[in-house]
Amino acid sequence: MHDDRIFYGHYDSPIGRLQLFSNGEALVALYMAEHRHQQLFTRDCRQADALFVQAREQLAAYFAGELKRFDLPLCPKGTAFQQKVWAGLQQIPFGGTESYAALAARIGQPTASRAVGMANGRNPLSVIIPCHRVIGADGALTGYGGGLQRKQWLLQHEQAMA
Amino acid sequence: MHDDRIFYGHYDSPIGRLQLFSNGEALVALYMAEHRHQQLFTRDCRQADALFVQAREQLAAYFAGELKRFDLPLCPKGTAFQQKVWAGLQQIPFGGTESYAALAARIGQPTASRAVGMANGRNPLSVIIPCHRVIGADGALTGYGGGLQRKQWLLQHEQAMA
DNA sequence: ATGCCCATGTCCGAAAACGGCCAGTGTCTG
DNA sequence: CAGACACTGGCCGTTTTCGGACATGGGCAT
Repeated sequence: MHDDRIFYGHYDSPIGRLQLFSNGEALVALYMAEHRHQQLFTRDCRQADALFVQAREQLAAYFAGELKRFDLPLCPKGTAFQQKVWAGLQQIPFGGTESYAALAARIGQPTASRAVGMANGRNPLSVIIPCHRVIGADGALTGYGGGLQRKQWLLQHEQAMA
Repeated sequence: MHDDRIFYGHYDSPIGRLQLFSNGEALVALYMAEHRHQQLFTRDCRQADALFVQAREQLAAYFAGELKRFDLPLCPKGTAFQQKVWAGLQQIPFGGTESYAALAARIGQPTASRAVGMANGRNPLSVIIPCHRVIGADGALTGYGGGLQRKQWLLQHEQAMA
């Protein structure tokens, strides 16, 4: 993988501009404005990327409520545990939610709910990997890298379109 | 730089087998048997590399006492300080020696003699970058990644052939 | 002579702190 | 007697911090 070649693009969504990063083969990150824990990329080489066209189409469909499941080549970088968590995230359906504890149990580490929260926060592919669908056991939103309002917006949007 | 593509070759010298690593454009490492602080490479793709032919020729000439200065594309990976040290090393002539303190002074950090020792130990390109030519101020050999005997052998060899 | 202290950059291991948690208590209200 | 609420303690992976250890050598006090 050539980590030095990072392509940059963006998409203006209802919740603000989304920044897209690709390594030429797959999306490696999608960040909102003022996103916490952003991984830094030297996005020297901005460039049209066929992948971005595809990503923008699907994002548009998602925000229109027409697309319920993304189908894009993804390549999020993280530890083994984080990969497990992020994989688990992608199985939560559009419009649904799950608690941190439930997700932890589902990936085989029932007592790691807190660590799941951590890994959730490091999800580099917001929206596409739906970390916003994980909430507290009591229903509280508890946190979101892009800001709680956006988390709420996304959940409400999905509920409305489900 | 594609850090995942590492080519591997070797050369059997009087002081044992030398392992060569190349990224396709330049040598990135040369390690002896049981070398300390070896950087680990996934040398999955062993492969003939034109560069290795060149390297073997020069190594043969060196061990024959005919070649006093290597001329190969090198690409050692390290911190800024280490790069400075390694660059300094390459200016010590065949057959010569220098103390850690003298080298430290020469690269503009007179009080960093100890750090120079550290950086010396991390030199990934033994023999070619002549870290073996650095000895204690009192003439003691003090240390060598490939073992003190080999350091002594190299120095003696160079003295004899100078 | 001998011994101790210190400066210097890097790495490594250990330990501690830090989170997008949660269930179990105890307390305080209507 | 519920329910709402605050506090507590344990859980777990990751990040940060910190203390040594080194391929040294000059200076200073014994």
